[in-house]
Amino acid sequence: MLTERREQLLRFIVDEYVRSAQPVASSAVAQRYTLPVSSATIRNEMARLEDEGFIVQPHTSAGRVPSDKGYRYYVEALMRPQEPPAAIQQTIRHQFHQAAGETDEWAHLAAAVLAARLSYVSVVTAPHAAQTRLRSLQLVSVHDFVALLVLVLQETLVLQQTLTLDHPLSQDELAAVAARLNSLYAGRTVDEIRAIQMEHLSFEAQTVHAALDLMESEEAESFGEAYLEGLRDMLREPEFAQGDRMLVLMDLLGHSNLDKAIPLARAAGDRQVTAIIGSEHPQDAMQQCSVVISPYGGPSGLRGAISVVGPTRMRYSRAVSMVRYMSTIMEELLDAYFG
Amino acid sequence: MLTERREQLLRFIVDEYVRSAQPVASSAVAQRYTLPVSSATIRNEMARLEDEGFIVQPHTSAGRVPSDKGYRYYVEALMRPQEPPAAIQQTIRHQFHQAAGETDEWAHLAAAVLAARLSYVSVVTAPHAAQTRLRSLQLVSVHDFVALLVLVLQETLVLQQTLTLDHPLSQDELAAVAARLNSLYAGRTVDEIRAIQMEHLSFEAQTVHAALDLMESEEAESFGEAYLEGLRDMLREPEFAQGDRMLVLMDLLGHSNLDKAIPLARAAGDRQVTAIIGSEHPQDAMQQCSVVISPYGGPSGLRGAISVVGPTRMRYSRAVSMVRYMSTIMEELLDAYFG
DNA sequence: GTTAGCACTCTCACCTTGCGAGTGCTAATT
DNA sequence: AATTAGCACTCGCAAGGTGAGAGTGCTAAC
Repeated sequence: MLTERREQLLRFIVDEYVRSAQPVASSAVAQRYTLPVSSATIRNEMARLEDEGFIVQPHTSAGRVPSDKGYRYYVEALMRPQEPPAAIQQTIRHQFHQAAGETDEWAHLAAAVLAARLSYVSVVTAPHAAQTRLRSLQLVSVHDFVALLVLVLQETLVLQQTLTLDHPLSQDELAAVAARLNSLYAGRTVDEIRAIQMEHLSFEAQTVHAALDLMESEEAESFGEAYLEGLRDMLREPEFAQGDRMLVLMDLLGHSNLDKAIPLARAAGDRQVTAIIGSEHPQDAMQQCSVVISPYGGPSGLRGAISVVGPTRMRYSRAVSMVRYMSTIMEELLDAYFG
Repeated sequence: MLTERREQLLRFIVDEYVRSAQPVASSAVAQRYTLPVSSATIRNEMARLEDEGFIVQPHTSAGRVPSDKGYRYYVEALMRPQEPPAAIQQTIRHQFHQAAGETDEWAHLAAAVLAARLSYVSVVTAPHAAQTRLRSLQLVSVHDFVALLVLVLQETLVLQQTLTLDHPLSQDELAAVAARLNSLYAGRTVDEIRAIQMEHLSFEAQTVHAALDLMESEEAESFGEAYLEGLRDMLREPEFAQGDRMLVLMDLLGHSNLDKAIPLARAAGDRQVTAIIGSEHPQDAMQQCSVVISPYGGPSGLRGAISVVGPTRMRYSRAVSMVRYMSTIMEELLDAYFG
């Protein structure tokens, strides 16, 4: 809908504002602009862009700043996200290679890499299956009246809990119980385990009960553990220089509120990178921020989300390409290990 | 060394400044002071306290603020930390009771409780044994070429790692290997395992190798995982209102620098609550902050540290009593479970 | 040793002012 | 019809000025 020239102008304003964090003046454009036009012409075009809501003036004698609508247009039509440079891809792959064995570190690492590359806050949820299966169960004697229950769930998720015993049990006795329960329940879901009605000794019953509780509390989570990185770096952005700005943000990103701030669960729907820009976000406190988010998925219903939170004045191109790339990395890893 | 009255005065100044975050004026003291003396007398006494370095004036026409030396005197001689009120103790005990089974959540919970009660940053390291023993080892088949190694170390610490196999092994075969290795190595330390020279099948060797690596990397940590809570609340203190103040602090408290900010390891020496006030801290960036720290210990060489970081204008009395109380709670828990 | 009284100092909030930045408009130009 | 030079206009911002208020230190009297 925009003329070619206005598109170029908008692109320049966004790029320049993202770079400098200063309102962009017509003269600044005229100087570095490819087309040989004067600042007056730019001003006319800018006035049109402002009429249509793509840019705004903080005050009368200031340059222009992209509006959320302007960023939206930029993201949809103007930017061309490219794959990260080969050298960076290689570095990242190397980092994941080093951590190959520790599956539950992948999400953490992904968050760290994203935060380091973009200097924004990154939030990555660990892969998580909605309906999980018991792989195996183990009982370890801690001392006479305390035993440790270790549960291995689908896709290497390990949970643990100590049990207090009514009467002492030796390691051998514990092992026998574990073996029996494994033969009954290994490979089954919570519902299936519950459906199998069995006579149990009192300690067996206690163990099964604890195991079911653990599995259910795990399933109740709508997504896996979330790893948040890069807060410190992002707070360097001028947007957050004032004390209270970041307080609000930190409140929102606090673990208990994470899902309010970022639609991690919702993202599971559409299978691609999505940007939520400023006022498009339902949460008031997030209207100064943009979120770039992508789901990722692996075999057997494993799902997670990768996201970046930054100021609306975000390097969308880099953010989108990095999030997309990390999401493919995670899918590759999941496929390779559990495919 | 101070006269009775100057001590009382110093105590009042500290209490009042901690409460209001405003320099304390002589008239303010005169009004609420128990002794019937005029503000002029207070001024004279204040001048003496300032001469001796216990308080300072931010500028000529301002009240007085405690110096680090003043806080130090307050902590050593003036305050009388009391046990937390019975109601609060009960609440806390209840919270720990709820989490009784999850041993590795204790430190996390302790950090959360401390942060909530004090509104400062709390850092608690999980109990950690210098020389750890293998309790048991388990192998779980993930799919044909991937197995999960689960290690249970001394005192319910669970580690895991996936192994990539050269050739497919069934769950039964894996279990057989695990059983054999358990019979050989259960209950032994890294050194002892290494001393037992054995002929191993290639996969057995791989497993032992991975297990030793995991155990050693665990032992290499000079303290257990650190849980940090309460940053958001503390950033509300006026000391950190300016943007850059908190940036420095966040840098220091970032996971990689935690040990620079807080002498977690050193604390293991003296077995009591210690305060490090402002400039007493070796790290420049921490000279606006105070640290209250206490080690705690359990059976079989388990050690950890509980600490609180706040502004020098800290409620030392409450901080010391809470840290002390949490430390006894942790020791009780460790004793009850592993004693 | 204590206190009333007072002059003194310093900060802070408020206002004013001038400057610079950047625009919008108009009229001339291509 | 599009572009441009020119200019008046608006606005934010930093610098400087000012008065009030807070709080002290000192002195002299009690």
